[in-house]
Amino acid sequence: MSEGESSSRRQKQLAERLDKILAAASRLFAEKGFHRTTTKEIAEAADVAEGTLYNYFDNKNDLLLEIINRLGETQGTMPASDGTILHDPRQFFFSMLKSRQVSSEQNTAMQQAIMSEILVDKELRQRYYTILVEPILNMLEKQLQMRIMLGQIRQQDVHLSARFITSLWIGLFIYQVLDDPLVNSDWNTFAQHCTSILFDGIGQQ
Amino acid sequence: MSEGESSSRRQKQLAERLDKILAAASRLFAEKGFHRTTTKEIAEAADVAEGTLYNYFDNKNDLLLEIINRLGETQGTMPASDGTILHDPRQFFFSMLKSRQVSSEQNTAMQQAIMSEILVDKELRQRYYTILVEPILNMLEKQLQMRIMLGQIRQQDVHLSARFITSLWIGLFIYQVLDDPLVNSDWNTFAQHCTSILFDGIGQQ
Amino acid sequence: MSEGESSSRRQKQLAERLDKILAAASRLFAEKGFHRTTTKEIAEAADVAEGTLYNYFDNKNDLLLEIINRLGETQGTMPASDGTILHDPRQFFFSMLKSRQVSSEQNTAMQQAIMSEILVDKELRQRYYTILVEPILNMLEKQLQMRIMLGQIRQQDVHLSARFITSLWIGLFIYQVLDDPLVNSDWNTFAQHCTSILFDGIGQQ
Amino acid sequence: MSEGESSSRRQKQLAERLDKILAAASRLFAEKGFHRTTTKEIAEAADVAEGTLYNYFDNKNDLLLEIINRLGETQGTMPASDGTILHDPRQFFFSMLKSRQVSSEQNTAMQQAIMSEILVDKELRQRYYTILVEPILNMLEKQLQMRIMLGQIRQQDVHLSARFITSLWIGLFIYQVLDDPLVNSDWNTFAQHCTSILFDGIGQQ
DNA sequence: AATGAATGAGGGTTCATTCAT
DNA sequence: CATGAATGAACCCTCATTCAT
Repeated sequence: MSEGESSSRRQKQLAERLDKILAAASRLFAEKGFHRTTTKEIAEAADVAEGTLYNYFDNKNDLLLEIINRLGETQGTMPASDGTILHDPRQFFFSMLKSRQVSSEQNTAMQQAIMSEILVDKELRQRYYTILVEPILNMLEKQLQMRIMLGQIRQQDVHLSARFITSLWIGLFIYQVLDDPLVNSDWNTFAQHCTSILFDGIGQQ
Repeated sequence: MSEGESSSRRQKQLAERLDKILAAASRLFAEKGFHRTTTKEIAEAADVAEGTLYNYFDNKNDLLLEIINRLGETQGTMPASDGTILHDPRQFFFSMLKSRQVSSEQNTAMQQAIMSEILVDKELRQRYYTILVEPILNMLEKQLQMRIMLGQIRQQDVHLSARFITSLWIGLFIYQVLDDPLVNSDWNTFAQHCTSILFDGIGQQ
Repeated sequence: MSEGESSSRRQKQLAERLDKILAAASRLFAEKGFHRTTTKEIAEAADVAEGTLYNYFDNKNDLLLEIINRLGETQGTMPASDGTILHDPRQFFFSMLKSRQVSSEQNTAMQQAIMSEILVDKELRQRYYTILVEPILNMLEKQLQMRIMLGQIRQQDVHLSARFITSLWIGLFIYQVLDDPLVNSDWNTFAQHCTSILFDGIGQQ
Repeated sequence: MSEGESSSRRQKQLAERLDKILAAASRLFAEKGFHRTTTKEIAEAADVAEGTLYNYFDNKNDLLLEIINRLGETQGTMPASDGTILHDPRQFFFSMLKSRQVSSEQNTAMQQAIMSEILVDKELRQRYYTILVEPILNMLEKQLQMRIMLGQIRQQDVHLSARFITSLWIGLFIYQVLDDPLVNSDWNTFAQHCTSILFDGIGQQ
């Protein structure tokens, strides 16, 4: 029994250490990018020896992959976890937009680091698409389909619209990273404006 | 006179070589990313000696900066060079979107490489914003202002709208890089759909 | 306890390796000069990998600095460690001179390498002066002061005389390096002659 | 005839250019050392193209050799050119010492650069000894011999004494380079003191 | 499992030298 | 003879990975 106990405690310690390493790596990758971050820095930040990293990951690349996987787990369910289904469609998209603001530094950091690599690593790109993009698109398409059926929004190709909306999210994310004064000063107003265009368009009427 | 000739020929040769280096670097940066691309590879691709690179650039970083600068020059004027002013507003934005398609491989490659670095290098970010983002925003804001005065689109905050529209562009660019089947299969239809949402919104009516 | 043992053994191994690197570097620097000696050569001579050097020193320059520091430690105390105070003043200066002969190859090599760089690197020069020259001057001035008080030598400005004497040492060191036949053939006779001039001068009487 | 004229003018131009290159190189070698000085810098300082250097010298090393040769020409005759033979022996050695002060910056610079290399390049060392050291030793030995015969100084081995005296000169040169406050502040007093020791020794009486 | 010193391939960069103009 | 861009070997240094402890 004592063995079982110590074993499970051991398990927990290992898991904690793994988390610590991933957290350290995420932060550093976001701050300085994947390539400019050294394994030595990660080890120091995670308070382990450099060699220890290789007990948890085969190599530096795998570290990034695991970060992506974890991001996929949390991200995939996030939107639904907004609690009550927001019935009002404008309210729904507005709050989606709001939640996309540089909220958890950690997440933004990760996204930043990952997107940087994705643009430049084909394999990572495919993985990212499968793990992160597709789930979100699916979720969004279902939402749109539902809203159409409810008569809240007009008839349209939900696949295309989902791309439109997520493109917007991506672009706004970049604007945040670019530290655009307008976008970053008053996100509330900005989100409002975007929702307005999204629903009513920029055209007359 | 012959001297003048040979001198200008020399000038031309140098300029051509510079272009060749930049082209090679752009392509490689996009293919494999800035960090994974070695100066040796660039030199080989440009068919010069490694040391020759350093007659044209102080270091590898400056190579990237020059790529950004060049992109700024061409990009800044591109939209206006569409020839005749497209009077019909929908037509205008539709053609803007069409022109954003992965047209010249060269440009996409550059964009990809640059954006990857931007996400991870603050100094580059600021440079990019000044050289590339602001000019486009300005151009777009003027367009919008004009269209509002012409009564082609409704009254609105052109600064915010310009961010909205360019965000869309950025996001779609990422989708292209991600090789999303829907976005990449029929860009024409997709651009049409986006223009439609942009003008009329997704809402009822 | 076994841990303590292995740890201290480890410490010793590291220290030995450090010494080995410094010895190799000193020898090579003296043979070929600081700049003509490559890190690769140092590594090979010390029988370690090139990268290993950088576990012990930040860069090639620091290697030289450490050599200076070490020389400072040994050199500063050397004269006093001659054991018994040589009471006879001529005997004292004669033996100082004798000990300056290209005794330990190691030390000469170091001196040679360092002096070469000092002539050409201002920062190093200052460091050298503080670490090596000043202590020796101080020691010598005290000696002179003492001898004056004992009436062994005549009243004089010990600061100036210390410079005179050490200048002689430096110059003779250069002569040794230059491989002057007279100086190198019979150091004993030469030291005798020098001591004689130092005490009695070249003038009449 | 016109050809002859233009040819001699050409000769003069070439000689001037050669001088200019040597002057530039000397200055730079002294400032930064031989190795830290690039051929590009020399060319720029001499206001010629880099390739031009190689019309005058086979390689960078030869440049240094020529500098040594020139120094040998001027240095060998310098002491004698002090004008009238100073009859008073103390006066003679005092003025020799005075003339050794960091007088012509140019010369000191050259000496510094050369000595740095000498310590570390065997071939250069031998050349330096033959071209610069031996002539001075010869001159000095003759002087000493003469002074002995005149009864101005006591009987002694002039070869050894010449080494003693020049060693002093070398050491003092190093002290000047080291920027020793005492040596550099009041060279006159210092030279006086040295002459005094040289003639009368530090011993009693 | 944890450590961290050792490794060495490979990186960006420099620079003496060459050679077509 | 002057030029200066081109060259590429060789430099110093980095860092992901290994492995003896």
